Amino acid sequence: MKTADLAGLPEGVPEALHAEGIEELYPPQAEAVEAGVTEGESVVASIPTASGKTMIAELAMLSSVQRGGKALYIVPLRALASEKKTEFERWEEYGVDVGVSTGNYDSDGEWLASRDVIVATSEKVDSLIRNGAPWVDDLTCVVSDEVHLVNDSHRGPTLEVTLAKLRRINPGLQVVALSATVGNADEVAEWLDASLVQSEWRPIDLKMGVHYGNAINFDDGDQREVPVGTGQKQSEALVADTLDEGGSTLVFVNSRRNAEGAAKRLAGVTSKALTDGERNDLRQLAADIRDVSDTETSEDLATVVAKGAAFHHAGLAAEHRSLVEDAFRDRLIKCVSATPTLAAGVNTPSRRVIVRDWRRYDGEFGGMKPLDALEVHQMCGRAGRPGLDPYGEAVLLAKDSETMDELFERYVDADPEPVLSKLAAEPALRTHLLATVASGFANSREGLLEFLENTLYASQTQESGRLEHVTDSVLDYLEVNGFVDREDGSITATDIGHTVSRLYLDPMSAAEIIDGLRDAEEVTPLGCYHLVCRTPDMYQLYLKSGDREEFTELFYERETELLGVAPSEFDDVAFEDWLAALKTATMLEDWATEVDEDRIAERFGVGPGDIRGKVDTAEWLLGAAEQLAGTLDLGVNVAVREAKKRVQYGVREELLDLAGVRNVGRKRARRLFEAGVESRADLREADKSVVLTALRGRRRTAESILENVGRRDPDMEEVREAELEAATFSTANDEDGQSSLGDFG
DNA sequence: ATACATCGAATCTAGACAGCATGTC
DNA sequence: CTAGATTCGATGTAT
Repeated sequence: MKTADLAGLPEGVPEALHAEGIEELYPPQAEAVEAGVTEGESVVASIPTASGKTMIAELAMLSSVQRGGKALYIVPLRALASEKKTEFERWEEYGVDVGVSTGNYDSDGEWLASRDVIVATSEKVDSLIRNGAPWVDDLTCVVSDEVHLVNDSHRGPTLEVTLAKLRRINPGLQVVALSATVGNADEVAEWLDASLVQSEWRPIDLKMGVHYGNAINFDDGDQREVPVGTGQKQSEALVADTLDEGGSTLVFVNSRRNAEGAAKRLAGVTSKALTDGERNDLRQLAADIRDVSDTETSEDLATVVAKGAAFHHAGLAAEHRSLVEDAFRDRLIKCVSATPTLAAGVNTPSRRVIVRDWRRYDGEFGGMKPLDALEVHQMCGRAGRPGLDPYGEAVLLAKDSETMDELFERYVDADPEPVLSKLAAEPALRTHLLATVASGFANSREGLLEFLENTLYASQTQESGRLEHVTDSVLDYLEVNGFVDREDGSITATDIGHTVSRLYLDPMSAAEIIDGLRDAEEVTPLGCYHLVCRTPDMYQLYLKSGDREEFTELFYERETELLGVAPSEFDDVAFEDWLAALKTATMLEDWATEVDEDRIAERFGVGPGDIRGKVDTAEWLLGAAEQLAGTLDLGVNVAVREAKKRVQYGVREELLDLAGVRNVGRKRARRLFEAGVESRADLREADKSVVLTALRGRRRTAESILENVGRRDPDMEEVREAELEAATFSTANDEDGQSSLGDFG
C-alpha cells in the first residue's frame, strides 16, 4: 500500500510522508490500515520493535483529528513522552497541536484542552481522570504504547484500569494498542474489542544466536567465527569483532556493578579502535559528564567514555543518561553496557546486542531468576539500525554446550510469554477501587465488580471468585481506615478518601502518614522523612550488612523524633523495614543539611540519579502529607511544609528564603549567606560587589539573580574589576559549584 | 619486615510512576 | 530449592 493512497488524513500529510521518503507502508502498517485504523477502528498491533508501530499510531491519531476528534498517546516512561512529543510536533504545520502531560512536565491545563494530540504517562492519565480533566470526554482516539506492560505487577494494573475507564467514559472510543510480540495478543485484542494485527516482519533482519566456544551459532543455522583469546572474555571478543566491521555493541547485564565493571573492561577494547577526531570528541564528552556531577559514578563514567565505552543504569543522573544515549546513537561511543534501563527506554539501536546475563537476582524468587523471553526479546530488538546496518545481531553467551541448548530453547526458539493481568492483588486494588468510587464510576460493591468486568483480568480469568474476594478485603481496609463509608450496600468516598484519590497516593501510604502525624508532639524534618520513607510509595534504600548496627544505634539516638509506633527490635522483618526507612530518611536529611552530593553518594552507596529520585519522591509525598494534614486539621502543616522545602532545595533552615530565588540553588545560597547576604531583602539591598564576589565573579548570573529577586537596578556594570580582585583570585578554578543534580527536561 | 600472590568466604544484587506551583545553569 | 561477579581477608611466599 502506498502512502499516497491513504485517505482521511489531514491535507498535506501523505505528501509530507512521501517527502520523508516513506512511499510504501510496511506490511504490518498496511494491515492495520486494512483493519481500519484510519477509520476509527480499534486495533491491537503486536509486532516487533522498530517495525513501524509509531506510524500506525500516527495514522490513527491524525485521521481521528482530521475527523474533528482528539487523541491521547499513553507512554510508559516520562522520557518517552518528550521523545514522542518531539516526533509528533512535525505535524503542527498541518494544523495538529501537540501537548504533553507528565508528573514533572505539564503543558498548562487549559491549554491542554485545546491540543489535538496529548502525550502522557499512564499514571498521569489516571490522575487526570481522577481529577476530572474536562477534555477527557472529548477523546476519540487513544493509543497505548507498550501495552504488554499490563503484565507488570506494579504498573500494569494502572494501565489496565485506565484503559477500562477511558472506554467507559467514551463508549465509541478508538483504541490502538501497540505491543511487543507476546504470547496472547489475541486475548488483548479481544479484551479491547479490537482487530488484531500480528506479524514477525521487521524492516531489517534480526539474527539471534548464542556464542559458545569460538563461534556464534545463529538461529538460521549460520555460524560466525569469533574466537576468544586467552585471558579475554566472550563479550570482549564480540565487541572487538563488531568493531572490526565498524559497528557498535550494546551489552545487557544484570546489575549496576556489572555494568560498570564490563564498561571498564570493554573500554580497553574500544580505545584501540578510535580515530584522533573521535578521541577529541570523547574527551569533550567526558568533560561534559564530569560537569554533570562530581560523584565517583560520574568520574568513572567519564573515564570509560574517554575510551569510547560507557555504562548506563538508573544510578546515573538523567543528564548522564542522555549524554550517553546521544553519543551512542551518533556512533561516538562504541559500546554501552547497561541494565534494563536501556531496553525499555528511548530508542538506542545498535548493530549488535549482547545479552550477557540472562538471570537476575530476585528476592521474592529467592535467587537468580531467568529473565522472561519477552524481556530478552525486547533487548534483542535493539539490534540493527534501520537504514544503517544490513542486519542486526543479537547474541547470548554460553560457557558450555548445555547452557547453549538451554538458551536456544528458552529464548532463541521460544515464543514470548502471554501477558497476564496482575490486577487481582491487594496493593493494586487498594488504589484503584478507592479511585473508582471517588471519581464516581461505581457506588456499590456490585458496581465495582461490574466495572472490573471491563478489565483484562476479568477477560482472562474463568472464576470470578478471586477478584471478588480481594475486592471485599480491600473494601474492608478502606472502610476501617476511613476512606470510604458503606451504608445499605452503597459505597461513598469520605472527604479524606477523595483527597487521597486526587493526590494519587496509595491509601496505605495515606493511612501511615495520617497515623504518624496524628497526635505527633514534635515534628522534625527527620521525623517527616522517616514517615514518608515508610510508605509503600517510597522505594527504600537497601540495608547493607553493617548498616543494621549503624542505623540501630542511630534509631535509639533519635527515637523521639520518629513518628508513630516503632516495631519491636525482635520483630525482624518490621524492624529491618523501619531501619531501611531510617537509612533513606537519613540520606534525605543529609541532602537537606547541605552535605555534598559526592559525600552522600559515598556514604549511602548510591549514584546521583538515586539521590535525585529519592528527593523527588520525598517532595511529592511530603506535599501530599501537607495536604492531608491540612484536610484533617492536624496542626502540623508548617513543620511538614518546612521539611518539604528543605529537601526540595537541599538546604538548611536559614537558607530557605534565599534558595527560593530563581537561579539560586543550595550552593549559591550558602555562599551568599556566608557573605552576609542572608535573605531576599538583603539581596535587594546588598552591595553589588559583595554579591558578585559571593557568586565568584559571574556578572551575568549575578545580574539575573538580582533581577529575579526584584532589585530595581540589577546592572553589574558599575562594579569595577579592582573591587573583585580577591574574588577573581579565588575563582581561578572557574567552576560553578551550583549543584547540577536537578536535570529536568 | 614487607609486598604481594592465592584461595576461599563474605557480600551484594533492575527499574521509576505520581500532587502542586513555579523556576537550577 | 536455585547464582555468580567482585571484594575482603586470612594465609602463604618471594624478596
